[in-house]
Amino acid sequence: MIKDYFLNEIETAIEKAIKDNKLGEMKEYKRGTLSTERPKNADFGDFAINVSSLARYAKMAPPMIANTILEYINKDDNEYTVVAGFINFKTGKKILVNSVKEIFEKDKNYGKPENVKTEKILLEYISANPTGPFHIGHGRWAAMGSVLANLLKFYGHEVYQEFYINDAGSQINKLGNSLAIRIRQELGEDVDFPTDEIERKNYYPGDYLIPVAKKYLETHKGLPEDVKELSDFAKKEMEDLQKALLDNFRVHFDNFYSELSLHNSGKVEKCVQKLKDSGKIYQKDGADWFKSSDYGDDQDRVIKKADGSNTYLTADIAYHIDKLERGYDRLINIWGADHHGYVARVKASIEALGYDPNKLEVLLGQLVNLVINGNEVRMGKRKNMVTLEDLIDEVGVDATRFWMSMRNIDTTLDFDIELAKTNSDENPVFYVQYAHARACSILRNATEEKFNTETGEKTPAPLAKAELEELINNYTAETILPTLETAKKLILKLEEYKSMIKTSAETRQVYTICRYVQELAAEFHSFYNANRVISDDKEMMKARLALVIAVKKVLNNALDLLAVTAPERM
RNA sequence: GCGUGCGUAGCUCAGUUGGAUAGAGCGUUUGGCUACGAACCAAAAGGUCGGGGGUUCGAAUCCCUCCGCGCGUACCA
Repeated sequence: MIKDYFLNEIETAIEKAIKDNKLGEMKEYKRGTLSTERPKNADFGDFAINVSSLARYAKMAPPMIANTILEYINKDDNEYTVVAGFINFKTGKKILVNSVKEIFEKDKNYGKPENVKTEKILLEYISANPTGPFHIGHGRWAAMGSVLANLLKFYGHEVYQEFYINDAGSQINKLGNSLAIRIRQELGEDVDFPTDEIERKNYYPGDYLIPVAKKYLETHKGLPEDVKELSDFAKKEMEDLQKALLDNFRVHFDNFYSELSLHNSGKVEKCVQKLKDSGKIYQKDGADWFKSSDYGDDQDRVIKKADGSNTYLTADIAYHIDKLERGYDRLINIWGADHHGYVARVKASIEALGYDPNKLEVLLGQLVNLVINGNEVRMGKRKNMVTLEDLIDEVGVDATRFWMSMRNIDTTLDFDIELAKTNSDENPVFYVQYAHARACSILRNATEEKFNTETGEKTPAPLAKAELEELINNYTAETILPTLETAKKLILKLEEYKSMIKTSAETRQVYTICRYVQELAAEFHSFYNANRVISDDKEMMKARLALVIAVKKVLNNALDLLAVTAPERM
């Protein structure tokens, strides 16, 4: 990476200067003290390092320090200038030319970080109840989770994606009872869900169980004796529905882990026993409490209710222990911000059971607001519910994935349906895809002969297909020299892909990919408008075609991570 | 109340471990197609970085305090 190269040059120079006693009272330099930044004003250079912070050690004025350091640098064909305490760097031809070459050489692997520590990661996300269709909020975790998985894999980690099915507990009975009412309605009975608000909360009155009731009656005559049969039937239907939607949304899990199986395997009981053995359980008001406050939680938590049943937390503890026992270096969970209180208690349980709580990394995502006609529609529980499926039908998979991934996980996402639907410059997805389609179009035109419909004349293709193949397969660094000056900003943006991938993966912030891809598209559109690619000057044409190809490759790689399509035409 | 996240241009948001004149997109205004896709580009206007203190050479960024908004604060899942 250019910025790392630059930083290394500076740091090496500092070490040499110190050896020669040229940096005043400075006797040692610790690498990593300085860092590169992007100059606010591009006239200064491509990168800059501020050495002012060394002034207090060296007891020298910052400009003096900067100039001294410069004397120890092998500048090659790069340009270094000093302004106040800043050392500015302008990238020379050699580096620029080689960074394009790298794109051709590495191709699909361009941007994969080298010499980084990789881990075995279990990424858990969505983990919805199988009691209904996904709502719009699940879409955010689905998109972000799958992009993060792609990104972490590309980074070099081993990633296992898991969906925890909350298929135990009281909500499953509710589901069965709700289906019973729908079935009776299908059978012509005059029944309905309770209108009393509190009573109604024991049911799922959504329309989505109507087709399930119809389907049930295709193979059954009437209501079963045990409502559990209905619960199981509905649960299976909901799971199938969810899985089909995930598939369509390009989200692919390695495993769906059933909470019920956790109970049945005895792992939950075993966990509770272990907690008891460790003396971290006490009784109060007829319930068993876990002393989580000993591990940083703000209060203790019930682990077994007075009626003898487990809480949700109990199973979740067992689940996390199970994940750790499966041998992962790191557990990453994506949870909605409404679950943030859970982090402390789960970590507490992990620690109480003798595991390292730092292995668990919880990414808390703020929630999603739907914006329709400029008005926010609150995603309250079970009302105004817009399903993810409806949203995807409305705006498409590409736009939904992009919009759900494009914001920092810490900010509430406003999903503007109208905007996401437009095929215009207001829609970033379109802007980026258009750049890719445009690159493809140029490449097509470069090797196609033209036919003038009025004169009937044919003009030969500007470039033979074989020549284009040769350009791609035997790419030489010098190819882009003719257009180097006009393409510098574009090349630097292409080069930035590498550092973007690294920080995006390390900070788990996938929105940076969305931002990058918009920036790259902008640079490309700008380049396109300022430089004609297909022309009579063959060397110039090849140089610019090479850049078009490079842009196409990088856009492709980035869109692959987002699992958004890169269209050849639009 | 406590915990947590947010507050930056009219709107939606960036701002990479504290650094040069706080940046994009949309919207507004102006200009650019008889040339590779104008679904694009170029340019302008637009800011007390929620308010007030503090830390230091230097703060949107760190600390304190106040204000506003979201989320959580169950023997629900």
